[in-house]
Parts: sequence; structure tokens; C-alpha cells
Amino acid sequence: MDFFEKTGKMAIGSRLRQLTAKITEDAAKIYGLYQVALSPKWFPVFFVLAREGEKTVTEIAHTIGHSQPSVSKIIREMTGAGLLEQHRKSDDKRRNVVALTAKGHLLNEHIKMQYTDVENAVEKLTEASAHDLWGAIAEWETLLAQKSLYDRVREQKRLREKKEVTIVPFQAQHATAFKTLNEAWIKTYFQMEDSDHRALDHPQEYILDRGGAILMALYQNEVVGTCALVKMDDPEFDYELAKMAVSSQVQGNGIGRCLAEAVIQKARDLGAKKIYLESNTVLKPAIAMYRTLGFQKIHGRPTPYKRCDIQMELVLSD
Amino acid sequence: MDFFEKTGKMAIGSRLRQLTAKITEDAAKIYGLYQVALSPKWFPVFFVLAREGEKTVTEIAHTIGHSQPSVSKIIREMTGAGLLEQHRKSDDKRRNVVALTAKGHLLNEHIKMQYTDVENAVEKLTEASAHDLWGAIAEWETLLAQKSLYDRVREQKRLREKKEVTIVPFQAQHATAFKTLNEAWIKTYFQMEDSDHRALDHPQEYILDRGGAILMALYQNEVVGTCALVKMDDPEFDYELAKMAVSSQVQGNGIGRCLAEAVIQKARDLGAKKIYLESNTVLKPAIAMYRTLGFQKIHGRPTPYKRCDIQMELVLSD
DNA sequence: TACATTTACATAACCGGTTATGTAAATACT
DNA sequence: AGTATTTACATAACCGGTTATGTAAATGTA
Repeated sequence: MDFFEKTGKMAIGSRLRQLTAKITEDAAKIYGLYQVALSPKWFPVFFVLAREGEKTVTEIAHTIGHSQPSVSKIIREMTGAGLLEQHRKSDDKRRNVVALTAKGHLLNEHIKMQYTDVENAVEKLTEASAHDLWGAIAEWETLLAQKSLYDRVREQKRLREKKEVTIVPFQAQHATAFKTLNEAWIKTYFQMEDSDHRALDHPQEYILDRGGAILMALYQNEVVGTCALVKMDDPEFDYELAKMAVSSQVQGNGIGRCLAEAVIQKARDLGAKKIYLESNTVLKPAIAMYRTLGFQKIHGRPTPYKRCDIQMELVLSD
Repeated sequence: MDFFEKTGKMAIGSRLRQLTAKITEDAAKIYGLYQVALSPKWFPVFFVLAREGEKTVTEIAHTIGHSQPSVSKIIREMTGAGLLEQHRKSDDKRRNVVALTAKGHLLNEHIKMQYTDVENAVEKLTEASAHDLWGAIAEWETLLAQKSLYDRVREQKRLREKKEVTIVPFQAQHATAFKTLNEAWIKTYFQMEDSDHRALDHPQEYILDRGGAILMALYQNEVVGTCALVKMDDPEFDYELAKMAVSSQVQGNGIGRCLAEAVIQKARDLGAKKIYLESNTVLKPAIAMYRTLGFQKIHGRPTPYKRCDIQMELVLSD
């Protein structure tokens, strides 16, 4: 199909489905050619029973990679065709033990020539090809089992976006974004507190003028994240990492990490030895990120925030 | 799936379906990742309209390789989602002309990053593979368009069976097979006539003792076909090719041809110059085979058979 | 031992496609 | 011009799978 060369890999699912449809359509005709009274969709069940003798419904489903209801349905049909017999004679009365009937075994003899002919036909097709479809499918199965297509695409997305994200210092025109980005997550999980209003409404006075810093993450000319470094009046800690916020639309793409890394670097530049932060354990991805950045849990610091139920520190070794 | 290594290529359809299912499942999640309000199954329609502007339902179906009702359904859904608009304003009032709405075009901009990420992810997957799935699919599409899987399997079947078929001279123990094989096709298409009974009940007297010959085709120790060479009392023709019969279970695999070739050779050995035959035009595969063997239509010979509506001759040039 | 949970299976409803069929408009054929 | 055929599309019913759900038996636990 020329069409799929235009769409590119986005439509690989559709393309596969069409090839599958074409092949299964022919499969039905091939069974007819051998006068084998077997619906192609029965084949996996038939095969596994011919090979391994009696089995329960769930066992079959597991072996052939179908859902259990699918196997139930197939077994009902095949029993109707006289190929299978079911019994619940085992000590576990729930188990439906299925096996080929004499007719089924006869069919198994009859079908063997078909195996070799199909095998040979596909073999010849592969010889005539530069690419090995059967081998490629097997390889994709393995690779996708290791890491799903979803994960692979997300990885690409992160890589691309990381390149496109720029971190810039706070400017007056960022004031609204700084506030709305933070308000968004605070209101989702908690409630706005007095300290929030102070810092978000007056970043200049409450953060910058006191010797702190605010960084903004830009992506495609839009502000998508922010993070502040707040000067602390404390003998132990120099700065607090605070007001970290990333737009929900681009969360999970490493932008938070970019911001955190930039803020930590800023703290280093300012000569800090230790950074403090407060958070809440419901924000699991954030806590996990802080941990991978080297932050360690600490206890017992006073805090103005009700939502704070975890405190962490990062020792800056230079 | 280890299972498919056991089944072999017989289950290539099932294997493809499972891979397809896994990929389309991930595809849906990927759209979610980009917050693109597009069902994966809409993609081919969306793509073609984004690329080529307005189109009718049938045109779209043809381009993307779906059935027309499938496209109708997708368009109804996409219109409901506000992505498409339909109108019947053209001079042909039957045509439903479909195009993207403004919202649809917006989505098209939004989705472009997804294209490149998916493309890159699949690209990386291919780099990590020894086999190229995308290339293999394209190749199979081409090869199967040239000759279907069904035809390829049938070819293998013929090759194998031809090897396994042996042609032997008639012996007394073949009498029943000789009769039943012929009765089968005669009764299917016509009725038994007096001449049939004579020849089938007494092959020794009516065919062999008069200087004719009968050959039997054996396949897996069973008689699956027969063909007779009947001595004619005629100044022009030496022999008649008659009583050609092949078991319906193995028809279409070249066994008839084997028999005919052997009978012709037998006629040569007996010093014949011309072979005659009678048949009926409803037996199309047989007539076609006779023609490819060199038989030519002739007219006006007397015949004892009611079912005879075509007469042919083969001139044996040695 | 009684009750909650898990397991094995069947059934129902859905999903993304298909083929079959119906209908109205356009076209071809006397 | 009137009628038969073809075309464009919609709708219905089916197909081979799925997930969701119900039920009875087996198992775990207080």
C-alpha cells in the first residue's frame, strides 16, 4: 500500500491489521483446499490440544495467548463440531478439562500435509524477500516485551522536549505565569495558604529582593514551568527550593528535573552549601525526582505550611 | 511468543493479529500522552483529509484501503467530535464531501510532534533489530499482490502431491475403484448411461481385451484417479481417451494431467497417430486441460453418449 | 466452623473492522 | 421520454477478538 509510505510509522497498527486481514482471509481458503473442517481461528486451540493432550480452559488461554472467554467460545464451537469433548471429572469441579475426540485426532493426521505445504510456501516467500517477516515479528515481540512502544515514544518525546526547553531567569512579564502555574497544582491537591499568596503575588519583594532567584521553563515560546530558590534566615540552610510547578500538559517529560537542576546550579553559584525543601508525600513523582537528585529526608524543621508532611535536604559537595 | 515457534507458519495470521493488538493498544495510550483527542482508528481518515483537502466517502475508503461503510462510520464519529464537516453541495447530490473543520486543522498542527516522535521511536526499534518489520510488511504486501498466499500454498501442495503420485497399469483389484471414481463424477453432473455400465462393470472385456489400456493414479496407497485408452474401430482414430476420473478430494492438483500424459505416452507406445475424446462443456477444468495438452475441437463424429457435447482430437507427431 | 477471598469458567456487551442490503440520485439504453 | 442499471452512501448484521460481570467451587482466615 502506497498510502502507508505517506503516513509513515504512525499508521503501523493499521498497516499490520490490513496485512493480517489479507492473510487470515487466505487462511480460510487454504483450509478449504485441504477439505479440513477447521475454522482458522480454532487452530491455536486445536494445535495445543493435539500436541499436549487434555488441558483446562484457562491453561489453553494462557498457552495460546488468548483471553479466557475467547477460548471458552472456541471450545463451545469445536465441541459442537464434534472435535472436542469436555468433562469436569477432576476433583476440582470448577475445572473444565478439554481434549480432542477421535474425530479430532483423525483431523490432526489429515492436517499434517497442510502444515508442511504452508511452511514451504512461507519459506519460499521469505527466500524471495530481502526482509524476513517472521523473524521481524519475533524480534518485535521480544523488544516490545522489554520496553513497550508507548515507553519508547515517550522517551523520544522527552528527548525532543528537553532540547526545546529553555530555562530563563524570572522577568516582570512572567508574574502571571508564575502565579497560575503554582495555583494550579496547589488547588488540585491542597488549598492556598497565606504564605502562598504572599510569595505568588509579590515574587519581587518576597523572593528576589531578599536574595533569592526564580527560574522559568520555556517551551515553544510558552512558560510551562517554574521553580524558585528562596533565601532562608537559618544558620544551617542557605536556600529553600520552593514553588516548583510544571504545567500538567507537559508533565512527565523531565521539565521539572531541568528546572530543579538549574536551581541547584544557581544555588551553587551563590555559594550555598545545603538546600532545603518542603513537600507532601501525595506528590509522588516530585518526591521521587528529589530523591534521584540527591535530596535526603530530614525531620523536625518548623514550617508555615499546613500541607508540608515531608522535609528534605541536599548537601552540595563541590 | 514461544507458542508460535512451535506452531510454525500455520499460525502466522494469529501471530500477526496478536502483535497488531499489542501495538494498537499502545497507540491509544500514545494519543493520550499527547493529549490529542483522536481515536487511533480515525487516523487514516484524518491524515488523508489533512493532506489532500476535501474528499468524498468512497474516495477516502479507496485511498486508505478500508471498506466504504467503515469510512462512513468513522466520519460520523469524527463529525460528532467536531473535527469534520460534511456537505452535499456538489452537482452530484449523492456525493458526501468531507473536509476538516478549523478544529481539525488545529489538531493537525498539534499532532505533528507526535508524528516525529513515533517515527523516531520506530526508527530506533528498527536499528535495534536484525530484521526490518516495516520493510518486511511492505515486501509481503507486494509479493502477496503478485501471487496470493493461497496460490502459493496450492503450488506447494501440487508439487508435493505430484511427487507422491504414481501411475500404474490396471489390475483386477482396481476394478471397484475404477467404477466408483467414474460413477462419482458422472452422477454429479449427468446420469449413468448403458455404455457406462458396460465399460465400468467389465473393463477387462470391453477395454483391455480389445487392445486398450487403463491406468490408475495412486496417492498414499490409495487409488485417487483413473484414465482409459479405448481401442477404436475407426479408419481415422486409433484410440479414444475415456473414463478419466479424479477423486474430488485431490482435484485441482495436476493428477488428471499426470494421468492424461501417461495415457498419451501409452498411445504413442502402441503406435497411435491420433487420439480422440468426448466430453461435456460443463466440465471446464477438464476441457481446459485437454486444450493445454494439445487437443483440438472437432465436429460431427457419431457418439453413443447423450452427455457428449464436445469432441476433440490430438494428433501425435513423433 | 463460618465467612471472606480467590479461582475457573460462562455469559454479556463492546470494539474495530467486515459483508449484505436498502435507498435515492445519476447515467445508460431503448 | 421512460425504464433499467449503476453509483454513492447509510444502515444493519456479523466476525473474531476483547473487557466486564456473574456464579459456583475451592481456599484462606478469624
